[in-house]
Amino acid sequence: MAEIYNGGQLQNFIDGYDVHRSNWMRYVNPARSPVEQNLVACQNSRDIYFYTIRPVEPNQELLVWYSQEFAQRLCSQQADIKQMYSPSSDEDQELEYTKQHLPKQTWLKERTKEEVKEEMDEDGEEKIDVEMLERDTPPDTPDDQIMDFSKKVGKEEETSDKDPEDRGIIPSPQPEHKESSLGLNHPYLPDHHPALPSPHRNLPLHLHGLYGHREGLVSSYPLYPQSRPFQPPYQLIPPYGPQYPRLLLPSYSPPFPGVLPSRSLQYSRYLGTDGLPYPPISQPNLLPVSLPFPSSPQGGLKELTPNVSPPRGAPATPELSPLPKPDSRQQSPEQSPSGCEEAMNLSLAMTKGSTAPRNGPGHKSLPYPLKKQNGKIKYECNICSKTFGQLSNLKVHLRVHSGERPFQCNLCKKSFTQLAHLQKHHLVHTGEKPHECQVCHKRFSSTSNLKTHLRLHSGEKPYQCKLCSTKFTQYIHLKLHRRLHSSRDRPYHCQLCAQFFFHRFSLRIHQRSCCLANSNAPVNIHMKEMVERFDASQEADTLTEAASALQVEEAVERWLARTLEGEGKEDQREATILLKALTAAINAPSVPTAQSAVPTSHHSPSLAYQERASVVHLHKRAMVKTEGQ
DNA sequence: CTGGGGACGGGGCCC
DNA sequence: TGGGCCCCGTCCCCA
Repeated sequence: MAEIYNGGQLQNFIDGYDVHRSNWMRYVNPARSPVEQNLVACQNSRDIYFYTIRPVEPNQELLVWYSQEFAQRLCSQQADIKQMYSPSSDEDQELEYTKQHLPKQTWLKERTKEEVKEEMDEDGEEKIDVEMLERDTPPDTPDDQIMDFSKKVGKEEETSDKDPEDRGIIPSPQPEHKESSLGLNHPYLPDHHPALPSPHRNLPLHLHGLYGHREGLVSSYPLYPQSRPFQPPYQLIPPYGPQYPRLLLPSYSPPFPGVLPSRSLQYSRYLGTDGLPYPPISQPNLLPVSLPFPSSPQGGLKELTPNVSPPRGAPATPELSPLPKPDSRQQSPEQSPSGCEEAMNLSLAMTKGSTAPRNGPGHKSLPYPLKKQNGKIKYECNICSKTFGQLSNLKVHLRVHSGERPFQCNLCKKSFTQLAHLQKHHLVHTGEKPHECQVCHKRFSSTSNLKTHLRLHSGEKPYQCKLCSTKFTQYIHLKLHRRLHSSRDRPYHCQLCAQFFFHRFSLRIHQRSCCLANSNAPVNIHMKEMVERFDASQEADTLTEAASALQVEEAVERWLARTLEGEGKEDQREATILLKALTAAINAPSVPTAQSAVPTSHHSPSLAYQERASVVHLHKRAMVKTEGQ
């Protein structure tokens, strides 16, 4: 925006806020150095012109440099500003130089809440006011001194009622204007705002970000080369001056309690409670649970469109959408060890190592990362990294984290995350049981329960205790059963792997067969399980502790035969291999080795072991679910 | 302790 | 994109 003064009095300003009524010149930014400059600005009456001084390539930023002379003439308050914001340490020359003539380094009057409220009410939508620039001593005739242009395609400002030569101007990055021919751009003032007395504006100018994010103009930010990190156009104004914090959003509370953003969002570029555009968020972890994905058409997962206010409590922007946990699983795609072929997590990628605008206002990001797996797009949950083949599935899933339960039972007020769950729940009240067992004609409310019931008829018991081979039709029964096998009943303890056994010979087999070096190898893990299962088997129970190696071998043989009864040839073959391994372990001589730690149990004498008796290759396991499977 | 049923959560997939 | 349906899994209760 730009303000035009007349005799020290603000006459009007040019507002590039409305994207529909402004052209590309709203994207003109101040250059950081003369070298960067590709535009120059000039003024004619109340019109502002930008003039290209070099070819502007696609995706190249429009940058204008304000000369020192101009700045000096414009900024009669420069000394005051400098004094106010003088850094404590020595500045480099460029910074010092720039600071002296950025004409925008004037004061913004801070708007009161009332002003903001009025503005919101005016058109029913949040709107950032044009920040007024205040200058007490504007230059007299800037147009003939700022830029030495011979051509002026001026258009008399319709609101002009004073001698144009008596007006000063402070250009700024986003003036409204019309394009004109001849490479000159003719701004116009379609939106004449009356000169507003602005007694409270005392904040440093930080307009660019405010405007940018509202219109999504920063969607071009990803095009910025990494070598040129964005810097606030008015960076020389210390962003944390005494007034600045009043522009800050209160620290944003993530939508989900306990989930904190893993990256630092540049909320400083959003106006906060006092200044819009987002509703105040009071304290972390205090967001309404039923949000942030309200059922409104402007749901939280939708990208924020210009001038659309997010519903209260909803993520204001995609940046505020579900945020990743700050745990190790949340890594940027390039860090991810998950092995996904590609990661297209725009939001994460853009924020990594970048500065403000990439995750700041207007940064156009997806509320979810995209991955490509096996040629298919996967939608990944930002919180738990679960991936989904369809976005709708992810959206439903996100309710798990948000706590949103939009479907409520009218009768008992219970709420559910999915309509189908509510519909199923309704059967509780109606007593309806639509699923009938074809065998006994018993009826069930859910297919799951019918399926569980059908196991009674089929005899299927897919859940087996790996210790005693007891099978169950339901997993919960196995879990309850497992408590029986507590370590307190198993007195024989392997000191190498802390495994307990009922029987001393089981410990012996264990130590000679699988609890050796590389005991974490799959084959050894499987062998360990087999020994553990045998230890808990009835065949082992029949043996006395003084059983001979032959007796143990026979018991193992019986147990294996029973365990693998009915299994296929492959399993029988495995059983043979396993039996060989076990019997070899049983019959192995007890010769201590040099590296032996002489594992002992506190009930049994020292047992020595040597090299593994044999190698077994077990690539297939019994077709029975056990714990841990 | 086991066994059976009831209720519900979560995700995949089709339309 | 969202609804509907289905399936799997889990937990609780009770006999």
